[in-house]
Amino acid sequence: MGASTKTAKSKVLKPLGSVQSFSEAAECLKILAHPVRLRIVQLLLHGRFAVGELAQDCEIPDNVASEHLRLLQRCGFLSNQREGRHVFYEIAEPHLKSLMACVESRFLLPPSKTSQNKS
Amino acid sequence: MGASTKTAKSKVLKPLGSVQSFSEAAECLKILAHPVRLRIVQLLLHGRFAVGELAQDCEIPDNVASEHLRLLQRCGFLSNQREGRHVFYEIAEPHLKSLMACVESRFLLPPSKTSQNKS
DNA sequence: TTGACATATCGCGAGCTCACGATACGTTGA
DNA sequence: TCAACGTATCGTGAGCTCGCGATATGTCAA
Repeated sequence: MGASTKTAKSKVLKPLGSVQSFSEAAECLKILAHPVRLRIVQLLLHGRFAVGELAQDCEIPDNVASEHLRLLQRCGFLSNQREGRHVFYEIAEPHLKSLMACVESRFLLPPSKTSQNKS
Repeated sequence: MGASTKTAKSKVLKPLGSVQSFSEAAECLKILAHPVRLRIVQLLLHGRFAVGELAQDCEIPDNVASEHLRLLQRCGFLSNQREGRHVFYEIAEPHLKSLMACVESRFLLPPSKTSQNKS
């Protein structure tokens, strides 16, 4: 298998993260990779919301929203605090803002003429 | 932050993307959300590689690598070109660079003292 | 205490993802 | 033509995700 071309050879860039880190990153990305959870994160980047409000916005039952919120909390993306009968969730992971901005610029916003086709 | 009051009521920020866009975004994120595919993307951000090279680096069989590459290609992240017996893959989606940078800064790199603890 | 409300948790089943082995395809050199 | 190589595709089954209904927990007001 010797050097079929320039790019070949046993070049194997060293990983910028350990195998375990890739698994962790993948698990957290997997948590984000759900339409309802993306919407929840987007909402929470603009303020704190109670479970019922998020459920209503996403048009899903409260218990389903609660499960999504639990997932997002488990990997450290969200935190919550009870206030009376309500439980308010908010962003706990600062990196979510830039991550969500990347996702929005690629998938959720109409292509802006300024930033595309800049070969 | 504001008290619990102003966040209540039917405030429903309008979505920055349609429901369909959230689903598309989630599907593409789901493709990324796999340790091997993250590694492949990271490698390809540094150059083009043939299937066998990627498989070797990731320590997986060629056919498994091929399937991961197909997934990444299907959502537009990669493109490929055949050269003789080899098929070289490369990044086809420019946004992957910034997206991957976000992921790396959060999950794959050691925490830098400059950007953390900004509570 | 009781009932109403808000949220959380559990068990379930349909549908999906993943890696594997087998096999097919495409290319090159003999 | 053939065989060897590199890559792609397919079928299979284990294990997972998802949303649902039922139920549990926690809080408040009467």
